[in-house]
Amino acid sequence: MYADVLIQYGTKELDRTFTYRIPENLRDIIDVGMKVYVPFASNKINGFVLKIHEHMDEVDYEIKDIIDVINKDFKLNKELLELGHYIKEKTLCTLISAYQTMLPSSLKVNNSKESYSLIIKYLSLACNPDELDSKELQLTKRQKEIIDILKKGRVLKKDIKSPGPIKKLLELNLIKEESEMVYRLHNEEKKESGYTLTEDQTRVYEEIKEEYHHDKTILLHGVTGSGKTEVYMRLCEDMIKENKSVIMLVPEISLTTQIVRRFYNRFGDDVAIFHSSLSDGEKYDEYKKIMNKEIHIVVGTRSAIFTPVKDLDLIIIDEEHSSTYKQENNPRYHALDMATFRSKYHKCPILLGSATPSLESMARALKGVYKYVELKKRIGTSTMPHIEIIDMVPEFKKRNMILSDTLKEKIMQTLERKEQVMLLLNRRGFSTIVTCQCCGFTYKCPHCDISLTYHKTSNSLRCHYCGYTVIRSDTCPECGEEGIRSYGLGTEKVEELLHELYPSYRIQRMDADTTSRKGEHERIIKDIEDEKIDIIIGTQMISKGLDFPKVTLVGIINADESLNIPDFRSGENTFNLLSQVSGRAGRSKYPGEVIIQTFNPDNKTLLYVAKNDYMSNYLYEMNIRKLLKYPPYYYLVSIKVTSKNYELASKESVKVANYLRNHIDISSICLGPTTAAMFRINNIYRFQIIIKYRHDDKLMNCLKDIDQEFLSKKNVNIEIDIDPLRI
DNA sequence: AGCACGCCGACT
DNA sequence: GTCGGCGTGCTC
Repeated sequence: MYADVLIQYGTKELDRTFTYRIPENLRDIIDVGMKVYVPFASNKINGFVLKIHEHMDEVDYEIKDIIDVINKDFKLNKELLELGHYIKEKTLCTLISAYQTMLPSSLKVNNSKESYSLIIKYLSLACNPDELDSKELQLTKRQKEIIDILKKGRVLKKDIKSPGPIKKLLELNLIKEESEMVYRLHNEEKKESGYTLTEDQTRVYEEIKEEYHHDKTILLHGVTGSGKTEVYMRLCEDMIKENKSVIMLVPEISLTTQIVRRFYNRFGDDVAIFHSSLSDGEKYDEYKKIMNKEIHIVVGTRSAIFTPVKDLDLIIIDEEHSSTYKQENNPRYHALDMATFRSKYHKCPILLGSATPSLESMARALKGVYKYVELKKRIGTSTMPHIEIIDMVPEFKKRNMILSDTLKEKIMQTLERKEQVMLLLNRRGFSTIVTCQCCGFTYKCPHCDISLTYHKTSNSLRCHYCGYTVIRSDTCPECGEEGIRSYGLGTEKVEELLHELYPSYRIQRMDADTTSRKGEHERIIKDIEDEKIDIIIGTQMISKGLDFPKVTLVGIINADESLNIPDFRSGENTFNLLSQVSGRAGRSKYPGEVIIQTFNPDNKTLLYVAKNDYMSNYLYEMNIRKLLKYPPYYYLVSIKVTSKNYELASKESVKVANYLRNHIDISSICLGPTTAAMFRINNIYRFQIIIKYRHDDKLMNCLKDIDQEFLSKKNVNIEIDIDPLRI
């Protein structure tokens, strides 16, 4: 018997199987999808068995034997094996890297550890306590003590810190050792009882229910605070009743702790959670529970779409417009594509939920490709917040660089009412630029073409792309004058100002700095809930999924930052971000208010945010996309040619562009090569080619050919991103 | 990917 | 004469 094995090396040259003989002793165990250990050149490495066959034709090379099976408890099932091929086809990655991204690290093929199961060892008496007395006489003091402890029942081995005496007693057969496999995570088995849906929620639930057991995609468009989570939970209850499973994707677990907690409270140990801050062991355990069908609901980030749940009957993608669903490195897959594959495989619906659906999804919904369901109203008596736009131009003249008079006043009023304030500072504003006032010198990275970012804590300037660091000095390295000044806003700076203005109130920053330590994020959320904090200043991370009833004022300090990003999605992203943040205000009985500060008070996107008018913004953006031939009217492919050698990168990118122009469909558009947005990163030059197309049967094969062609080229690389989110 | 093989420069 | 640089090519 022979096995075709896909080996662990992820290079394109090795993206095929090698045939091995299956030795007698493994014939009964081995199966397609299993992880095996094989000789390869002068090495011994791992691989996956993709095919098993009885015979094979004569070959002029020696066939080697499989050495062993790595983990008898795990194999890629038929669905995942097929899904791997689909990922390869969709993203032009190697098959092995497709399988690697599907698996938690403990099961990845290059991980040789056999199993991550946590074994707990217990000690107990090996015989009847009555018989012991006679034998006990010969024992030492400590040995007798241990026997006495065990007379009361079994005890964890690690709790008796006497390895010597334990060993002796085990040898004498007076005590015995038992092992038990335990899962590292335990959810409390507290289950909240059901909850009645509002009339609106019930209608939506019924509409979704119609699609059970169909591979239909449903777009649930529900304004912030309309109770989408309750609908999700109601659907999950149905699934559990039918003994079916659900995968629910969320953009980022740490940003959605409140949703996760609600799922835990409702479904207890029927939920498995998948996210990056779990240890490898914890992930392995959660994975095992899923394989054993001990749970019905998987909640997790992007990669949770690959969990091998059995009887999958519903896939929920919450905050469907989020860019986190697309992986930014290879394989550049989109979770929605993966969901579509699984939905067809299992004949089950996909539910996309959002307050601000992506243009793509909305367009499909309007065309009838997706079923469209809507929650227009907030739950209960809560209404949408009132939104006001403040022109910052006159404010700047009044020396109000950070907070306008209106916002200052509203903050004071809110604090006096003993309610909470949330201020959003865009991540972009974080990057403080350091300039010399005398000669205009700015610090730039010598390896990359970008300005360095100031880090106050270490008084240093750092490159966000390559990590290059210099210490900031007051003396300008260019002209020698003491003219170095910092510009731009950081959350730290806003915090300082707020302390000055509202000295008696409690202020908390919430950004990557203050939440980097484990558990810190949760602590801050808890503090806000317990009203131990009056003002929260944060970056985008405060925009999603948070529900604090006492937050009634939301201030957006610099709305322009995200508008000014040079990307065709910046308008859409700004609308989403600002709508999401605004949605944090006034979620319960207290009415909410939002202040947007901008230098472009006439900007259409901001006006639509203020009017809470998703549809007008949709039509406005769609019109731009149509004119400029961007998604969803056209599909995009981004090709980057990179090299340390400028000439080579330039020459090769021209060749690629010419090849494409000659081979792709006449209706497709090939732009470039141009220097990429980040032209030089870490001394590697980057040229970009963009393809826009609607229907092109030749394109995929062209891309494959180009990709193949670059295998044999030296000192120059190619990166192909199909359906890029940014260009 | 990782290693053997191989063909040229500075050493005990 | 030989150690070792890393360019090239192969792996069931």
